[in-house]
Amino acid sequence: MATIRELARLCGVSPATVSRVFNNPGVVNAKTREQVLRMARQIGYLPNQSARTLATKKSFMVGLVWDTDHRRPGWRHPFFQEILIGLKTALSGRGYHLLMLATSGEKSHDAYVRAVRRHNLDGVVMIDSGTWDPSLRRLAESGVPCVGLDRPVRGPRATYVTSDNVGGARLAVRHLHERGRRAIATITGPAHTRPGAERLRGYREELSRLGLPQRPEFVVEGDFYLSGGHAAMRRLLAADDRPDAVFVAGDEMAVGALHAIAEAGLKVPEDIALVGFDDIEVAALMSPGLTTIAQDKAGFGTAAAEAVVAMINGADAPPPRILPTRLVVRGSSSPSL
Amino acid sequence: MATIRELARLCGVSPATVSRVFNNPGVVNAKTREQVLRMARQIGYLPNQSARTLATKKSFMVGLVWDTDHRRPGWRHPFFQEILIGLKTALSGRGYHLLMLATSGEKSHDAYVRAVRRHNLDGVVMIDSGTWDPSLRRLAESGVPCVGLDRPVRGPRATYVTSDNVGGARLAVRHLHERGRRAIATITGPAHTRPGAERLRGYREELSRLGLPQRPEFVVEGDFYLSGGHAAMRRLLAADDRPDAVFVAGDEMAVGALHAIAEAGLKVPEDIALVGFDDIEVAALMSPGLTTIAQDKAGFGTAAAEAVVAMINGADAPPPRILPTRLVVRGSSSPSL
DNA sequence: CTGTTAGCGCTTTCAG
DNA sequence: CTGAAAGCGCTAACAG
Repeated sequence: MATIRELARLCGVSPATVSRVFNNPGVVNAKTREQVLRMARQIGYLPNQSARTLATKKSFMVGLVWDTDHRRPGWRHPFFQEILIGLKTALSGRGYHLLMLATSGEKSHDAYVRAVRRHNLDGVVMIDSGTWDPSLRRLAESGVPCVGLDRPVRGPRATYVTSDNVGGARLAVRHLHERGRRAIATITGPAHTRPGAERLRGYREELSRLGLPQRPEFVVEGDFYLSGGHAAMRRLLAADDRPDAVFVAGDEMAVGALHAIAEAGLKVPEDIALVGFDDIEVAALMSPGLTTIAQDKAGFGTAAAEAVVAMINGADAPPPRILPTRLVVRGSSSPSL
Repeated sequence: MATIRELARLCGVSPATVSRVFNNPGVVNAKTREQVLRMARQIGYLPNQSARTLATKKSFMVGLVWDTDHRRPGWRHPFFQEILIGLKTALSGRGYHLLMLATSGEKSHDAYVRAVRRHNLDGVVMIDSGTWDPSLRRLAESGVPCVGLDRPVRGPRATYVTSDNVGGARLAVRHLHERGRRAIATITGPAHTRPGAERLRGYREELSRLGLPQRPEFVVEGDFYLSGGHAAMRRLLAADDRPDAVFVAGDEMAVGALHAIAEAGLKVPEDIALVGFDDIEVAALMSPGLTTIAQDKAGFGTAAAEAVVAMINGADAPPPRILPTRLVVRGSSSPSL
């Protein structure tokens, strides 16, 4: 393991100069610079990041808070994988690594805050695991640049990224309306979750705009999971007045709904048209394929990386980033597909 | 940011003693130990990991090599998410963090090896992305403890974890045989991949054991993806002599196969029974549900963590770990489900 | 443009 | 059981 001192000696310069070659190349004589670089390559010199971090307080690492406690649902959402990869890619393009924070049992007292401090993390990205851990608020307040994914985090150095849930829901309802449906119900996410609430709002807004009535019996709450969607659809089917279309606020629930409809001996989309939300992989694999509102998953990662790096570089917290959603039409709303 | 010096001063002891309290508590007087710990908590002292790493060469970080280049398929496999979480959890239980390595553009020259050295990573886990990057071999040879997931890595400080692909395939074939099927075909993974080759071998072995003939026209190669499974099944259906069961070496391909069968106007499992491999989430969401060979996804992570930590602690490379698979029966092989 | 000099915060002999 | 002292490898003023 060659050190900077060794490399300096070999080149007949001081360690400081070598350091400059790597951190502020412009300021050092071109000839020496080349020589140092050449020699560095030759002896396989690599600056030691721990030493650098110790001296500069910059680690070039961003922490990822992702509570994957198996007792909570949510951690399996296929969604996260793409976000994660997008994030990793975008961060690495900017010279940062991603450190997956683990609370190693000591869930107790602000494990995340501590990890951030111990490791000199430059920033943090938090994936919403659907729970509200008070220590996360403290993390955001601790001053590290923080970006929430689908989780509203605010502060002088904190912001968040989310999808246009309202707009997406409106897109879904409008699409069903254009397909001639008029009795449009919805299966919502849990009312206390942000996406759940926002998608319901979008549904209502678009209904109003279209001049369709708001029918309370057409709004059933689900849980974002398969079984919840299944149960909710059964309730909708049991009512006297059956909807001819349902906007389901999450694809997994939509799959559950699809099954419930089939069990009732009805057909999709002939009897009931369905539009989901998320565009998870399964959506394309079902038959009929699931029409859905696609979220820009990779965009989440990119936007988060941009925001956190900007704040690391001293910028104020950028405003929340609302990513556009888009309608993907498949068989569940279109007999021809 | 309290430092060790400050804490020492406050306690009226030397920094060395404080250091001992955290690294070798047994050796320090109980009273002082308690006092130091109390004061540490009070002023919020946390040992700085960079300084520690600089002094000890141990970072308590394990690197994750996961080539998610979008030009390659495979990175999306839902499989990985569970492995990743299992790995993270198991590592953190042992006091290690997971650093997601990114080759930040410089795919070029051994980016991984360099990252490992720069960051003093204690070990590395590599997820097979289906390609054979020569730099990974060099990584394994560079001496860091290495564990491959589904990728045979060998060396004095390298080992790997994989599923019992042969046994799983045999399980699948036996199950179909027990269900009364005799014309059992298979859709394989690419022959050059290890799981692809092994599952085919298992299929053949079990056929022999059962006294069923090996019929070349019943072996069609797929690509582990939806479209490959679809195409392969169409080829099987186009033949004069149709199989009454198919062992599909991957769930995604099985979904494609399911669609191809439906398009041909045939029914699963009545006309053709299907068994997949992996037990990805979709398997349970299809209708009929997909009978499949489940891999122990979380077990991958745990086994990898165990192996890498053992080697970090000086153990020799443990032998490859072959995880058992298990049959999950659903509707695609069982009319009653 | 370059070298000298102090650290960054912690660990680790080596004495005592 | 404890303290003093010497680094780990790098950066950052400050002179020159």
